[in-house]
Amino acid sequence: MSSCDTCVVRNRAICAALDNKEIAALSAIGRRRKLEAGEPLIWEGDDSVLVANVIEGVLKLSTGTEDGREQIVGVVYPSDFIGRPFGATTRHSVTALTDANVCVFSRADFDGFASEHPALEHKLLQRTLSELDRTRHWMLLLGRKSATEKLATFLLDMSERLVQPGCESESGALESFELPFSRQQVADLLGLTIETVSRQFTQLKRDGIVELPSRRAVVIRDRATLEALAG
Amino acid sequence: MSSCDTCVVRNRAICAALDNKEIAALSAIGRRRKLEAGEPLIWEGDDSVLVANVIEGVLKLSTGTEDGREQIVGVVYPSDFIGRPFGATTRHSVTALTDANVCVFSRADFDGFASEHPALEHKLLQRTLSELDRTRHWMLLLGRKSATEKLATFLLDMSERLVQPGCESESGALESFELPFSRQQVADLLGLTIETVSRQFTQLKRDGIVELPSRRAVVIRDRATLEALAG
DNA sequence: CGACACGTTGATGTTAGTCAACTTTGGTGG
DNA sequence: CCACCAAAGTTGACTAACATCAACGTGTCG
Repeated sequence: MSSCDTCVVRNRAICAALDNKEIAALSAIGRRRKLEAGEPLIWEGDDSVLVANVIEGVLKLSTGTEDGREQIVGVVYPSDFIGRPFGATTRHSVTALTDANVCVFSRADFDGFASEHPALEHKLLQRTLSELDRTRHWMLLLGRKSATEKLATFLLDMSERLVQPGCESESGALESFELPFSRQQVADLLGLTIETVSRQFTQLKRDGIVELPSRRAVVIRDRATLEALAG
Repeated sequence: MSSCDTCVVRNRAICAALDNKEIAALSAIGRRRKLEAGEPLIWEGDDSVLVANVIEGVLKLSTGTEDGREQIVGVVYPSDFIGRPFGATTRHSVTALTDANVCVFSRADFDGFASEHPALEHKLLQRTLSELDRTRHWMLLLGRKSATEKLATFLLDMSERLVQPGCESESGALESFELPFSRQQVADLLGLTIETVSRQFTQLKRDGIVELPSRRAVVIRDRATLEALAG
């Protein structure tokens, strides 16, 4: 029996392009894999040997300089696609931020399957185009925004992206959520240092714009001001 | 007669996926358009009404904040694809940097055509995946590199990307080239100010690493050092 | 020849980075 | 259960890098 039958992202991942028979064929070349928080899935510079769908959890994509500076270049959520099909090498690492559950394929197998299923490639194309738009937009933050603007933008982005499918609030954005990032990871995402991130959090708290009930919890108290600060 | 017959990027653009009959059909829905340096093709936030292939020239993709700060988020060269198929709006502007020649399609027409030609979509997918990799890698520069590292990385990148197809030097990179950017545009690409860019150029010249025969001309004198500086 | 956009250079200011001490949190084992 | 420890986060003092403001070249095109 296909594990896809019970897959919670069956209708949101690129698999949604496939009918039951096709899904069975795809299922035959994929397998589930569990990852613990912090566990790497793919290393930067590796031959591109696997691709995957995220079923559960959050993972980061990152690159770094030789002397150890790191930049997070993407964050993936359930139903997102991971890896580099149709290409020889991977240009960034993939690491689980939370415990995660992914559906992995050998890249060669996936490439072959995708080439024979245009509907799947179409979904993947749409996703990739959206991701490119999002990534390009993030470049504005990295290149041109101040530390305050960066953190404000980040929190607003999180409040939108951490919404669970099905469990939507009326507005489509959360006022209260748990970050899947440590302070260091927030810094690596925003192109700042951990100290600067910490100071910006403290500032927002002091100004009554957010509450920080625990290390990773955030409550947005004054969204309007936060939006104004986001630039 | 199809203008594709004389198209210099016929075999490098995504059109290479199509046979002569298909090309004729694509040609029927596209038209050539000339752009002058500085002329915009698409505005940020516009409804996505057109897509295009670059035939000749260099164009920038850019976004900005409301208060006028700008970030260049991509640069496209002959044979590259422009625009946002399968999506309602465009998240960044497209502007010619040099006089340019593009082959434009209405987005709706292109979407329809692409959906019926999986080989075309496949090419587009490959291109989009590569562009995403490149864009993500650039995030490391924006988020984590110093001004010196940024300019060195930029010049090395240019020396590779400005190579004319067919006219390759032995190594595959140019020692001497003409930038398609003003100092301000270099600044917008690197997330710096024009003054900082200017100072970094002067520094590289003083150190004998590059020569600057004219405003936009660059000669790399000491590639090894430049690579070391790129971080 | 002169006007103007583009680029360079210098002086100064501000932001975020660095270095270091200290506090809080959460997990572990006595 | 609580004491202790390591890891994570915060805060402060200081510094460095880049931005800002302003003046001054320089090349280009009518």
